[in-house]
Amino acid sequence: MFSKSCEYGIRATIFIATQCYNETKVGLKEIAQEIDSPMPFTAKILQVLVKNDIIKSSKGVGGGFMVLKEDLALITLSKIVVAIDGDSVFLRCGLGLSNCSEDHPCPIHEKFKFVKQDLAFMLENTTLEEVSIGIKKGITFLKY
Amino acid sequence: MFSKSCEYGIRATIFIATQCYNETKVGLKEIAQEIDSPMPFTAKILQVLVKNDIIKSSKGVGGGFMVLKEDLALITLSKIVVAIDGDSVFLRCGLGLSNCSEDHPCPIHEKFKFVKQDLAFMLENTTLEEVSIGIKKGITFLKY
DNA sequence: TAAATAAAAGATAAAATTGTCTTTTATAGA
DNA sequence: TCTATAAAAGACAATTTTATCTTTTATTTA
Repeated sequence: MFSKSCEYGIRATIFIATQCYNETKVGLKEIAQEIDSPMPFTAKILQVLVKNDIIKSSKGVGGGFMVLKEDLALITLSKIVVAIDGDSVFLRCGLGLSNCSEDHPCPIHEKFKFVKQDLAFMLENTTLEEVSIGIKKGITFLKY
Repeated sequence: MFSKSCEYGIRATIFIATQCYNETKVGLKEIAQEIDSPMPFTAKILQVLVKNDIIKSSKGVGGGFMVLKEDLALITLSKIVVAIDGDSVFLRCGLGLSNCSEDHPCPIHEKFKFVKQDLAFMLENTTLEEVSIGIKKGITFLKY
């Protein structure tokens, strides 16, 4: 459904979100450990998230990544997915037709539309705040 | 959502299905033209579909591919997807956790479950017979 | 100001997916 | 039986995705 980059990106962002009690920053090493992802690859993905203003970063001693507390309720999974994979999951034709549309539909256009809408709705209505609660409580997990 | 192979596979199978008025067979060349796919690559995918008993093939003069008329109402899109991409679309964890489950859920497990169920239900309940009607009527399309 | 730290950036590499080409096998028809 | 046809099979190539490694830049602190 999502690319591996996107899966790592979501997991990383959720982990970072769970860590922002105050203005603490989390290092790449810890992030990669906590979500069980390859460190250098994760670094690349985090760069994209920083550029898209989803997470903040700072270099040097005590540096690392963070999510602004005020953003926790504003950042949805949808934003992360779009930043990394683009909006193709929501828009792409199920059968890969480049110009599939209401006027020129593929055979599953009507039915697939609802699946994509479900997915889009779910991602647009799931915030970082919400998902990080489960992690903090130990009810949900980011690895294994 | 699906691999390119799978997209081609579904489109090819639907086209073949629209052609089985009698016991006529369709050649690779025509199939690739009608669904606008690379011919040799399409050949590979058709081989998989033949092995999975979704379509039939015969070599030599007048040979080609076909769907048994009696199978039209039996073959669902789900079968094609599973044959080519496996069942990962239905089962895979949305965040890529290898052992995500009800007991050990990822943060989006509960919500994503329903999206996957929607998709699975849609594919399991859409038959070749059904989708080929739209093509024959010129209401739906397999290319451009 | 110098040293240590950590992310950013860029180059490189491995793996998977997508796509092509050639040879082989099976079948129909002359 | 021989030839033409068309799919099957296998080898090969290009592209994309995933992953790694090295160098640079920014920041903190001693």
